[in-house]
Amino acid sequence: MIHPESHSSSARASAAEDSPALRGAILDEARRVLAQNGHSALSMRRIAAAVGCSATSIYLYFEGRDALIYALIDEGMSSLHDRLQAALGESTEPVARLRGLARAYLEFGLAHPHSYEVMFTLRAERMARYPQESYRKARKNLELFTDQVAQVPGNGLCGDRLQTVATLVWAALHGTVTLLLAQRIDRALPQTLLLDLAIEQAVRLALPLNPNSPPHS
Amino acid sequence: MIHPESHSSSARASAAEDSPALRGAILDEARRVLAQNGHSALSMRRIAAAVGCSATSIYLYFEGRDALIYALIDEGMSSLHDRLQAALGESTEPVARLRGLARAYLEFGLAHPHSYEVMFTLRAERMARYPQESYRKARKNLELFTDQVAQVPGNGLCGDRLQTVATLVWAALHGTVTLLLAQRIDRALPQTLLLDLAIEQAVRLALPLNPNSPPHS
DNA sequence: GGACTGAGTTAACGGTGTAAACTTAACACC
DNA sequence: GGTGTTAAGTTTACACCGTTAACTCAGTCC
Repeated sequence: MIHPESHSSSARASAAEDSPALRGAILDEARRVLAQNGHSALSMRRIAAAVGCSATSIYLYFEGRDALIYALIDEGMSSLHDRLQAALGESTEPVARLRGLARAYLEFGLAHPHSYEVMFTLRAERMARYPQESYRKARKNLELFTDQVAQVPGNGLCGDRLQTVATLVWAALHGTVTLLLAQRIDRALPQTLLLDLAIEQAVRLALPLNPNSPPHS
Repeated sequence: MIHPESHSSSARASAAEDSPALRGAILDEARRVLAQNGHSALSMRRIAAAVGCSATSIYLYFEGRDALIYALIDEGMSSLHDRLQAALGESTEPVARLRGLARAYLEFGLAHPHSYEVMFTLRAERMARYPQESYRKARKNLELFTDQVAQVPGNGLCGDRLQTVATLVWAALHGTVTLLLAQRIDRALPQTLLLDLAIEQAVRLALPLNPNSPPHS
């Protein structure tokens, strides 16, 4: 159905670097199904039927269903990274930049629910074989937060404590996204108040502590 | 294999209120498999084999696999509620109680990863038929947070804003739990620092705002 | 004795991921 | 031209899955 290199440019020697068109078509369809119906609707046979090949042909380009999903996760991570970096460009003041980062993160999650789910909520067992190289790509997104938290003046964060606070800023946003996506949050609450406050509270985690520190009972 | 009412107490008239032993055995096995291998390992045939009945017999007591999972979610919600309420009993000072609540929540999530996953991260589509009555039970856990946030002196929270802040306290904890469970957090970070700081930061969200409010650029 | 009921069964349908063996076309080399 | 090799797909098959429909069979009631 789909010929690699279509019809022209036939006699090229190395066919290793430019992966065949079928691989691209599979990835396209997989991306489409994931975005539209979620990862549970991602079936080899369904993709194959849409693309016009047999189900097992997919195994020529991906080790299995999981590997296909990993490829989509990678795409999502890159896409998120682009989005976050774009948000950073919109301001220069540290706290405002962190705020922008937080808003962009929330908006990404809400805009791509199925993709976000696959990127961040797949259980560890399935991630066991997630390629190491991809892990590094995923971690780059956290680094954007770490960098911004580090630049907030007066919080005096560095080392493990900086890493931890940055992780918690991320976790707060992640929690908000996932609870919203899973529809576990009362719909009566005004959405804009929730989002605005979520951002403000996430930023607050990176600010210097209040002088009246909490009593250690 | 398993006879309802076993052998004695045979001639009782109403057999409606005490559900047969098989139902209990199914639930026991389902709970065991969920806790041990996660909800993806929960298969009708597997449960049936372990319990000693045919797979279709499960349909006599549960509408389907989802209904079985809903029953487990219900159990989990009750169990969490007990745990949280026990934590509340350990202190009287508002901030300390909120801290205890947060710690208990984190510990519950980390102690019952598979159960927690099913309780809070199942996508909305599958929850469409989640019984309304169960929703209310689930919401009671959030109310424990709302009540404690309301009692923190000086934060001046009420109405929608109180609800939202309580939700965000919950979301921050939820995000920390899910990222830990999904193993998305750098293992090099000291776990106790992470948990202690997560609790402190969650509590902080309910405290009065800093006098030097963030600049609105 | 006969109808009815509840609890359980077997058989079957359509779906899943994936492994193994097979086909087919293109190309290189003698 | 004939031969071997390789890549790209295919068909077939296996072992699962949730669920439905139809059936069995023991016990109870009249």
